[in-house]
Amino acid sequence: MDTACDRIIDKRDDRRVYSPGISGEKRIMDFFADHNNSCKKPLRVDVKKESTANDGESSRGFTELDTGLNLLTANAESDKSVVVDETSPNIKEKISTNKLAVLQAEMDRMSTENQRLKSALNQMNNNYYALQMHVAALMEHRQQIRKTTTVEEKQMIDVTEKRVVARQFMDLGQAAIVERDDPSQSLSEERTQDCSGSPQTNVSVMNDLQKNSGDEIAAFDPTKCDRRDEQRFGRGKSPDVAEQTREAAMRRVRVSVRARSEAAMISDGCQWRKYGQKMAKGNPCPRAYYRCTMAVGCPVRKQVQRCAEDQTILTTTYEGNHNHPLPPAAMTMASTTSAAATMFLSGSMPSSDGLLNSRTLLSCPPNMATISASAPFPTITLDLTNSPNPSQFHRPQGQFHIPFPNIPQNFSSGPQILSQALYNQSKFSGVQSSQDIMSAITTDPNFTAALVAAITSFMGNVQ
DNA sequence: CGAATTTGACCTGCGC
DNA sequence: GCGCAGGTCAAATTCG
Repeated sequence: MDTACDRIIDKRDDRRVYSPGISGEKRIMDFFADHNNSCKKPLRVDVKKESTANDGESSRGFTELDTGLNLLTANAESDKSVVVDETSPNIKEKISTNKLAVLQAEMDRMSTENQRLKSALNQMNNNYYALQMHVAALMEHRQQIRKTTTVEEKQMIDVTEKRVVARQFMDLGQAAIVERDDPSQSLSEERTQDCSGSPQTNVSVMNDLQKNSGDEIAAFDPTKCDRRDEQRFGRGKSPDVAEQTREAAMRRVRVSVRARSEAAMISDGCQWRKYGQKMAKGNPCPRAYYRCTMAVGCPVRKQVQRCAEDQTILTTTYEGNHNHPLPPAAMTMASTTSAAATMFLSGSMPSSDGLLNSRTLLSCPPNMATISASAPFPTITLDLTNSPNPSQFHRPQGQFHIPFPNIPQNFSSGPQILSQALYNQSKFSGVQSSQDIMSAITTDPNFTAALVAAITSFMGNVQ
């Protein structure tokens, strides 16, 4: 591990400039460490004991810096190690220049350190938000379970929960592990629910299980689901089991980002490979299919399609979670989509009436996120187009909108602005009226602070 | 020549 | 059962 001292490198001629560290300890100023270079005049930083007639001064240990570059420090009063001959302007200038160089080096060092700390802080923030979202989702889930009034219902949800987990493991071909954990439950029962119908979230699976508890179970064809999952995640691959488990929980939720862009794709920091293109019904623009290629077996896919009504609007739909570390540039979009998906899952826990809470939420003004629970795949749409006339675009009923501040046109990157907003929004997923939501959001200091930080970050990214 | 893209074929789910 | 639409695969093609 390098020390703060080692990091301070004057790139010009690779001359190391050592300066006092944060702790205040004294360092050596060695401007020309490369003494072998005969072309350079060795810069000596000799500390000479001043032997003047003034013994009093000498006894105080005053010294003179001989750098060999005619560099002089500027402030003799603050630098007690230098004897300033008031009558010699040359020496005074030397000292002044030398001091300037020291300060310059110190500034450079501080600047570098500042950048490094900023970078570390950003990384920590991202990690913090991601963790917050996971914790919030888990807490919400637990609270929903605790709200259950009867023991029977609790038991039913416990069983349901196990089945959901079991289903995830089954999806991963880990049936044996689950059977060992909960051998009393038939895993095929859960799989039948999902395989027989349209794609659905685990939440809706839970709802169905609750509604259909005790129902007759249709014949289960394991080859169907296995085949489909195999097709979805690639054949012959064996990605990390834990990552796949997490993916199984989130994969059915999609996050769609609408943004104005002339480019074929909005830049989200990830590397994508196109694997297909289709003409979708009702849109003259083809839909392109991409998969993440930053890591082998990464399950994240996205669809890119231009809006039929306004072809300057690009709709990018993300599905799945990355199973690999992301570069800072990609963290923004990844955390946004993750936040949105988490928001949906945490906000869509089974309510007392058995419906998804998101279905009961009402409409709000434009420049917003939209949740559509009625789509084949639950989709959260983040509308960043700031359309002057949003009514011209189709907006399905029964959606919940999150208002965002004005976002510049031609948005191409920087959805971090949404990440924290979505997280905060997830806290209010149980609120039943849009007015309540609006009030809750606007009075939440954390939300405001996060929004300000996000806007600042975002504005810095806009070219 | 390897990587990326294109494109037709294939699979699956759903509605009729 | 059939047709349609969405999604994916993989061979062919293009690109750097």
